[in-house]
Amino acid sequence: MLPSTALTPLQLVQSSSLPALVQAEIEQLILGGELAIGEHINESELALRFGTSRGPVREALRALEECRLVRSEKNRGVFVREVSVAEADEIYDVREVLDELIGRRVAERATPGQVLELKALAAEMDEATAGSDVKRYHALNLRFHDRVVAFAGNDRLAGTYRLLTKELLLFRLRGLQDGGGFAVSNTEHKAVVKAIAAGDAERAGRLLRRHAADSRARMHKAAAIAAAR
Amino acid sequence: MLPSTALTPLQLVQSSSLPALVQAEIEQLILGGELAIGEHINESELALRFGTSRGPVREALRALEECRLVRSEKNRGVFVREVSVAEADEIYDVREVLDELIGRRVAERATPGQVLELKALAAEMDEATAGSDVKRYHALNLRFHDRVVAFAGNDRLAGTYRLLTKELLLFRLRGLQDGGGFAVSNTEHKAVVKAIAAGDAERAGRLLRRHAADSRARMHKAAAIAAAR
DNA sequence: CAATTGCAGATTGTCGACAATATGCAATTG
DNA sequence: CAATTGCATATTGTCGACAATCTGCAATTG
Repeated sequence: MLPSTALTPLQLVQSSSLPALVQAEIEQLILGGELAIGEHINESELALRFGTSRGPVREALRALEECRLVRSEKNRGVFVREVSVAEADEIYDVREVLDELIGRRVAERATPGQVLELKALAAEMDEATAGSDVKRYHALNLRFHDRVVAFAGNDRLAGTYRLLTKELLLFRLRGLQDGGGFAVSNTEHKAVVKAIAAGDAERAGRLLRRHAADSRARMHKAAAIAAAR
Repeated sequence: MLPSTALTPLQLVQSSSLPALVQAEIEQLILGGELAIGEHINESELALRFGTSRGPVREALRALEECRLVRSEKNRGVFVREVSVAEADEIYDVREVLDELIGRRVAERATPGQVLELKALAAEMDEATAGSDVKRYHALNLRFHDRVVAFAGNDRLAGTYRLLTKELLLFRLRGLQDGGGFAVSNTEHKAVVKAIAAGDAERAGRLLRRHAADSRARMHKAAAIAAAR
């Protein structure tokens, strides 16, 4: 693991506020699928679960609402958001241009060590593909893109990208994504890493953008199948 | 005014939660400059001002933290964020590619009526320029870009763009922006509108992106002057 | 006299309680 | 018997209070 996640207990207590911790916890509950899409979120229940009062839970939910992971109806409570195909499509529109920028920047700035890390992740994804381990592949895929955007060296770009990615993850939880074909996806990853290693910004940007476009196409395909059913 | 902002009292009460109203109110306080950059925000004071308890205020502040308009320090409270030149630079990096996408989309989708509205805004900005009314120019400029992104017909794109714009607005409040030269800016606006009216997506995208780049350049110039002082 | 320590006031973090509202079920009525 | 009405319950929205923490100042000490 990376040292960035290793915090001493002291640092943890000093930095993290209770609402922030609760927020992260609820986010995991949603992204991990424990809280189902569209499901009503019971404040008291969560408060009880986390051993806090409802105050911190409400603050966390307000933050998550701003992240667009939940929606709130007055006097009815908050619900896990359901992202429609149309919305996912809009997000992909934005994500494509961000991915191009990310590809360019990371090709310009990535260190040899960072390139190595990306190569290792791509290799792991090959393993997961060989073993048909879809769950592991998805986790690695997320990590791959997260590392890439981190290496692009622009925090706001990374923040913007991650926000959209989380929303897409929410969409994916509806099950309309990837009717297989993730061997193709990793071929694309490796091509991207190659362009990055070569420092070819133009090419890395183009490839990463196309990768996003392909991902969008796969999403549409799966959605069409689901709609026909 | 537009009908979109006209809500019946019934709708207002049903839709808007107290924390959401307080959030909008605080946002205006910040963006309007009433709460100074870097200033500590007193929860009790705001609660008193709005006639609520501290709960809704805290929820609003948590949402504003997610918007990056405020930052929060544990046990010390929340402060109006101060955006550095480096951060503004990062934001511009993202904004440029978004502006290109916006230009393309709006050129593809804008109705004649929408084009007319943009032309009218550009004309008003010419008036403000002639009258050296900087404040009015800035307000119109904001509205112009807000309308453009609205006409692009992609809500997530609009949301992403507005988030970044607000953060830049926060930076601008530090006074390091525009050492004049906003006559140039409006010439660019008019060229953009022309491309949109012609339905030239390629050109509109390129021009809007360059407009953002020029804005960034003006920011750097002002920042350099301020740094030398 | 500089530096540290201790204290008073102010502010945040969290909680439990109460009022307002929504929800589901049973009773009623045509 | 279907539809509506009214009620009991659960949940949200908001509040005031209290404990924990920070801040600035004064007193103390070497």
